[in-house]
Amino acid sequence: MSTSKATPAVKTRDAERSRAVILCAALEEFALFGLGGARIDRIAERSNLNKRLIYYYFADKDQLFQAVLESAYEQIRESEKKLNLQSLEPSAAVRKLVEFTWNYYLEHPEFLTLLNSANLHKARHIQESPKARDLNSPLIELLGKILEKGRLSGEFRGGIDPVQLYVSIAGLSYFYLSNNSSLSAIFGRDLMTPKAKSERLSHMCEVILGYVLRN
Amino acid sequence: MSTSKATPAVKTRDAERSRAVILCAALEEFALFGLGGARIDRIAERSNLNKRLIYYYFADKDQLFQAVLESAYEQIRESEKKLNLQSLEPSAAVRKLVEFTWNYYLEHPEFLTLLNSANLHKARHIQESPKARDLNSPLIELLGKILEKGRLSGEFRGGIDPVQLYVSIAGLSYFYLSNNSSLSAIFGRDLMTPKAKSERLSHMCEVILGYVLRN
DNA sequence: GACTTAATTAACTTATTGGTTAATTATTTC
DNA sequence: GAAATAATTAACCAATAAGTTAATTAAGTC
Repeated sequence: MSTSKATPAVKTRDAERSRAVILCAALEEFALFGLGGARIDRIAERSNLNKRLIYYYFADKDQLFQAVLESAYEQIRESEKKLNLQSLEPSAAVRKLVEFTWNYYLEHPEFLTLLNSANLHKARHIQESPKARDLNSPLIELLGKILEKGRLSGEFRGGIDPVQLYVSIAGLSYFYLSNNSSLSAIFGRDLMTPKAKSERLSHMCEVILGYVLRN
Repeated sequence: MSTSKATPAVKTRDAERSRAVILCAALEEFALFGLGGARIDRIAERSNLNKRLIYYYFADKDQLFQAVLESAYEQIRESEKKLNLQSLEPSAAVRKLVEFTWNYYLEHPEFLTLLNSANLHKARHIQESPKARDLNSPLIELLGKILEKGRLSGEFRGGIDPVQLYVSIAGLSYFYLSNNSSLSAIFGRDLMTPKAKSERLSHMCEVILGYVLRN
């Protein structure tokens, strides 16, 4: 009688679920306010769980942030795996990587702010996390193979460092999106309209392909 | 007798100097910890001035941050002015812009973290600052002229949006430097050695010039 | 050199914050 | 079904942080 069917009074307990809910809430909070601006109390509210549980599962704010970073890296690596670049022609593979990077950042803006926060702290949380550190992108190795294949077929120029290229591909999207608000304000031009976004993608493809292709 | 020559007991008062000292200390603090992580008390310590003066001259933390941003923008615009790109051949001008951007970010890492903080807050402080907003880079206009000149001489390809190009030039340096810690950790390779930095600059020049030149 | 104004200071306040204590309740085990 | 264990909670705490009050002192002004 005291407990209606609509609102079960007894909450089922599930450590894994709680941990995951906290991680998700923390991701939101850190992405929105950075590590320094994030509030543990707000993460508790966001997850509808008692604050104590955050410490129960993650020890402290820094370790929680570290766990969030690990999870974010895991996710992007997972998406990268699905790309299947090795099955494509070199130039198509490079183009696809540019498009993927752009779309991933566009769809996961929290990844950008999270990384900014991590870097503000000199990537201490990444260095201290063997998990994140060793989640070393296999993409670099793959990109190296693609560049080599393109070079052998005479399509690509030689002497391209895959790390440099990867950083450039990421940087072109990252800066545009991460700094979009300030760029839009300074240039007095909304850089997030569908048209602006489409023009950006075209531009980036031209820049990157213009560079790798032997012209 | 009570006041020795070595330590003057009476402090000379100077509003402008105090304001400037606070601004400088705040720049350091914000650059180091971000807006959320910065502490007003630490800014007071850093400037060796009473905390109250911060509120006396800048009203509150957000307005202080805004003033810091304005000053940072003023500085980079000032440096840009000295570039004198109009006197160079188009391709030399573009190369010089790439080099300038790289060196400026390298020598002013605080500018990068400051902008990251501003963007975490959706550039609210820039939008609310007519000063920063109207410090609209005249570089864009100049870059447009350079691109046009290069196109007319047949050296450059046509249809390049100066804003896109500027964002790309900035992004290539910005991402590499702003995210250097995480990139170095993930790739297991120090990206700040003299050799790495020099390779980065060469790479960026190749990418940008490879794009603008008609090949 | 009294008077006014502007710069500076010490001490304080109020709200918040990360983190903890210790009890409680659900779940599992035997 | 009782005992042990794991998940959850409410209440609490000490430290910190942004911002304020009100007094003090230096620097013009006449």
